[in-house]
Amino acid sequence: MDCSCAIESQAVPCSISWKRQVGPSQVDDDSWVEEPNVLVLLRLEDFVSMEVQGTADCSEETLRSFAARVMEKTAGRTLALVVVGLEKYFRLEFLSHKLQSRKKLQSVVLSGSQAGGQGKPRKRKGKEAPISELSRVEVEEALVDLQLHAGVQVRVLESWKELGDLASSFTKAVAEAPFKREREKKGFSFYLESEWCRGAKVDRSGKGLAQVWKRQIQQFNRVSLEMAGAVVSKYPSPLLLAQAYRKGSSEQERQNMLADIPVRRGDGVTATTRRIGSELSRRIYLQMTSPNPDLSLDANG
Amino acid sequence: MLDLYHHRREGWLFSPSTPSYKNVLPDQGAGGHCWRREPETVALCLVALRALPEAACPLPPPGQLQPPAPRELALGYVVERKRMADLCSSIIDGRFREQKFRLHQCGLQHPIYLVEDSGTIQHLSLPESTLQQAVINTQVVDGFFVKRTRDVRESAAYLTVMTRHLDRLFGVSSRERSWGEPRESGTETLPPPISVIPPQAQTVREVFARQLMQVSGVSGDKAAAILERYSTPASLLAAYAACLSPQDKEMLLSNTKCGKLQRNLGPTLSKTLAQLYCTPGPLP
DNA sequence: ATAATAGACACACATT
DNA sequence: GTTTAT
DNA sequence: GAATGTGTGTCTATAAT
Repeated sequence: MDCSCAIESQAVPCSISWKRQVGPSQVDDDSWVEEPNVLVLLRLEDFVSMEVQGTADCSEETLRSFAARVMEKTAGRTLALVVVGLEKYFRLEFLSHKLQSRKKLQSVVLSGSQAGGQGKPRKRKGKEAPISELSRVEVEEALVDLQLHAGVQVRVLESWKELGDLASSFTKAVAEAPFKREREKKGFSFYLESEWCRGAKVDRSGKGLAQVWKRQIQQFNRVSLEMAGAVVSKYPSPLLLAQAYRKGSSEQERQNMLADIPVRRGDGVTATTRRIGSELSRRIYLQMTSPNPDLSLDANG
Repeated sequence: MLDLYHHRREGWLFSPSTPSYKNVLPDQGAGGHCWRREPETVALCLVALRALPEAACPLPPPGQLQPPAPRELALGYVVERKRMADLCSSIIDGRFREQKFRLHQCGLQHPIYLVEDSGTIQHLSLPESTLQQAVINTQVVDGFFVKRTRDVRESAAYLTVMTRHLDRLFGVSSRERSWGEPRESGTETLPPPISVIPPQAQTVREVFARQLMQVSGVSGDKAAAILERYSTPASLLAAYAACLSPQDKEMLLSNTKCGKLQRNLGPTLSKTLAQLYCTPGPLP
């Protein structure tokens, strides 16, 4: 595959970004363009530290200021943060409370899973409730704060393998994104619209075209099965309908040509007439005869 | 079926006439925010709403059939809660893409995908890596804010925290402020009022494309390619009429360049379409 | 007299 | 004009 | 596109020197 990976010094430490060779043709031309995504690994110790700073209102770096700093360097690219080992941290901190040997365990987890971890004593205001519960809530607060103020998403992982998988998935997503976006821009939206039946199969001689013709009528808004059937029954092919329009003398006549076609209704009594109606008749007429592709069928006038 | 999309199509999205649904979180009282549950999204879909002040809410002109002005303001935050099992089924039957499309189409500025049961990713009818990729795509490709949650309780906690923060951000103090003006202490802006979005009108081009795609083998690219040359049924019929021989009709579209870079539509579909539009009598 | 064929390759469509 | 082999 | 697998049809090159 024509892609490569390089470890180089980044503007933001521990970050992954992507470049794509764009440009039509020039070979030597290093006209690489940065993809609008950045994945930043945040060391657990730093994350915890920032989260603490956010809780107590110190003037040191907070999660929000960190995000702001990163986004400043990445110039408006979408930022995603990753933190590894938070759950294990919670567990050990909870355990350390029960065993009264907190600092030692912390140092174990930090040096075991991160490079150069250092213990970080936490000061807490007030309560003595389970500290791990409170921490989870505080983290939740910090994440929501980050979401609302910076639009930054934080992915919490528990292993380095997960980080590898994430990098892989992320890379794939970033690579495919432009392709998919272009398809959304160009393609027709009704591809994925609620109830979309795909084309009716038609054999080599033309069987099935009647069904196609009926379903073509159904492509108009607010057309029921029975209405389409009624129209197709009266004009069993597009050409017959077009010829009928050509024979009509006045605009009014052509417009209302289908209006009085009877349509079978539900068994009960219906207030509305059991006809196609002039509105749908007009829409079908415009569709078949108008030279203007951008003409709005629903506009009244 | 009433859902976000259809509400929008009918032009009643976020209008006060939209029936009220059970709030998942209790109302915060006058001026507070609430998450309104939109109907019919099997997976929960919540919209952050705030009551509009009376002054900013002019009464609708009397005797009008038009939808009245909204009495509530959508804050632009919408949460689609999705359990892993639901996500799994949605992906399989194709609903997933549709839902994402509607969420992006509904016009709110901050769509949030709340993925629940992040731990129960296994033993479902889809591989774990597949689901992971799907969620990442939702985040990267669709640009939605993805929040992962272990269970309902975490989801509720998240929504609670979110509500509190929204209250602080868009509280009563900023009520008299004009829309879009930055707040004092941050870059936050109040969302513009989302009132009535009129249903998008069908055009001849759009209907024509849909009609072409009723025949098996004609896809979006193919239809677009045909539309490129004959953008209206009338022009296509005219082209067929201008053909001297039936053979010319059959081949009229055969060399139409499709999709990527200019692949022929081919004689097969060309013949089928010619039959469709040139058969003088009733169709088989 | 005239031309074909296999195979790669896409794409539309169907499944675990 | 319809049939044949590559 | 979730990922992968199935069948239609186009497309491209094809021998031997």
